Amino acid sequence: MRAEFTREVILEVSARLFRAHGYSATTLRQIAKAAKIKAGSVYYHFKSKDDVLQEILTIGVNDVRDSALARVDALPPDASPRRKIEAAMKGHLEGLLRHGGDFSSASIRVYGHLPPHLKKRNQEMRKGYGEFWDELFAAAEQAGEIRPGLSLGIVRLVAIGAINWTPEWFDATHGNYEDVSDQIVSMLGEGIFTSVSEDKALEGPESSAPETAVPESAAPETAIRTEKKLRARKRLALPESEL
Amino acid sequence: MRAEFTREVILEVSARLFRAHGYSATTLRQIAKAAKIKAGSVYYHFKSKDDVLQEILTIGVNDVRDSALARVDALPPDASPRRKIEAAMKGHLEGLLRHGGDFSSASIRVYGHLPPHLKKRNQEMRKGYGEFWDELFAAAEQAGEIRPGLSLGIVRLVAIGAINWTPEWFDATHGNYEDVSDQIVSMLGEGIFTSVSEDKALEGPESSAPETAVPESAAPETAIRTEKKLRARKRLALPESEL
DNA sequence: CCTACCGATCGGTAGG
DNA sequence: CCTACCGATCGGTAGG
Repeated sequence: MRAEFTREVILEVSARLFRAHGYSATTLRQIAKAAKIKAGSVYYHFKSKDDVLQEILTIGVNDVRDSALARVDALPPDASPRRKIEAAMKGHLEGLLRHGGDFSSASIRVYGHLPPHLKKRNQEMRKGYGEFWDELFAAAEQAGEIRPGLSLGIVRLVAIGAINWTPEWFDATHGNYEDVSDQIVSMLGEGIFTSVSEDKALEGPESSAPETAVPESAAPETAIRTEKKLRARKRLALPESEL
Repeated sequence: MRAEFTREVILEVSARLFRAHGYSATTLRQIAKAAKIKAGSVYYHFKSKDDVLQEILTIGVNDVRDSALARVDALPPDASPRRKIEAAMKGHLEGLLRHGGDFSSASIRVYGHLPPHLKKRNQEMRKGYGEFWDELFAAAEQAGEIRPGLSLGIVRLVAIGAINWTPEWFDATHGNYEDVSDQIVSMLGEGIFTSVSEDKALEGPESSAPETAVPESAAPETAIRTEKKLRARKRLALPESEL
């Protein structure tokens, strides 16, 4: 997993630094030091600091999107819109919280503060990914699965917003991100949908859904899973003073 | 509403700039220019840029907290934990989204990227406010109102997280923030609680709950409210390319 | 509250 | 990929 080429190292440490401190608070000297090169050498690999950012934004959005798409594609094609949306949420969460989620997290934490000219290149990708969500929610509404009184646009923004905020508080002390992820999806799903969740299936690999397309997440943990969940409840301590 | 004294003007424009561009991306020259003074003059009112930030963080947390507390206090004392939590969510949202929410929004958007020594002074306040939420959720659990399988800590973080993300996408094009606010609270409430919401009361000023303690939000719009909600559904267009 | 200024640090470049 | 350096801009200050 560790990057082999200096260019990749620069991207990785930059993503980690951008995620932690923001874009403009991160200096090229900090990046260079973390990558164990000299400041000027960054420009051998990138034209500018802005270019490093652009590449991180791109990778970040691709990561969450691929992760969400993989989860949806792993479902049987006749799966309900609700199941697809829950799968997409799990995938999006996975992209953000799994080990190596620095690119996605950096992208999501940093994007909102960027000036328009730095957002621009990334906007199309985000828009495309947003349309993927729009279609899922439109299908859910047509199937009558969205709770009456809820605006489709709001529901989408609140659900994804709750997920996008997770990098703000989730860390290793919460244990396996899958335990947290299941609860988040369950909670959001119950708030959004009318239909009774005919598929607690989603919550475990013992499901009928083929999880082969999502190898990293559908781990060898099959039987111990339920027990782990019960323990999780106690283990999941609150982070200090997090709003 | 417009600030009268220069010191207040500095705080207001700083909050707006910090919210929009982040702390370190905002320069003293930008602040001075927006406040219509010269850069050096900021130091007549504040010891440092850091001090401006500290005051904004303080005001920001106080705003959401006061707003949440006011909503809860306006309930009858025997109100269910669920109603109290929903009231607190409405209040927190109000603090963020209402006109003048720049302090709260700046505080919440910027905090996560700050170095520890800049977070420190604000940490106690946030911790205190977090405990207020902890108590509400603990009461809900003891009353058996939390859906089984959900960890209290996760629920709190996800609910408040969804709310804290709203400054990222909400703007004037969404119309009255109260319409949005009602939907968010409803959606989160349904996801969190077991009990049937015996109180759609929360959703309208025609409720039995005394709203006198929250003057700014319980506006003159009493009868037109329901109709507005119906229209809202169409009016609430998606912001461009917002994840 | 302004003018005039300072040392430090920033992103970035030339030449090797 | 490094050394050595540059102009611009940063947060901040002295003196009025």
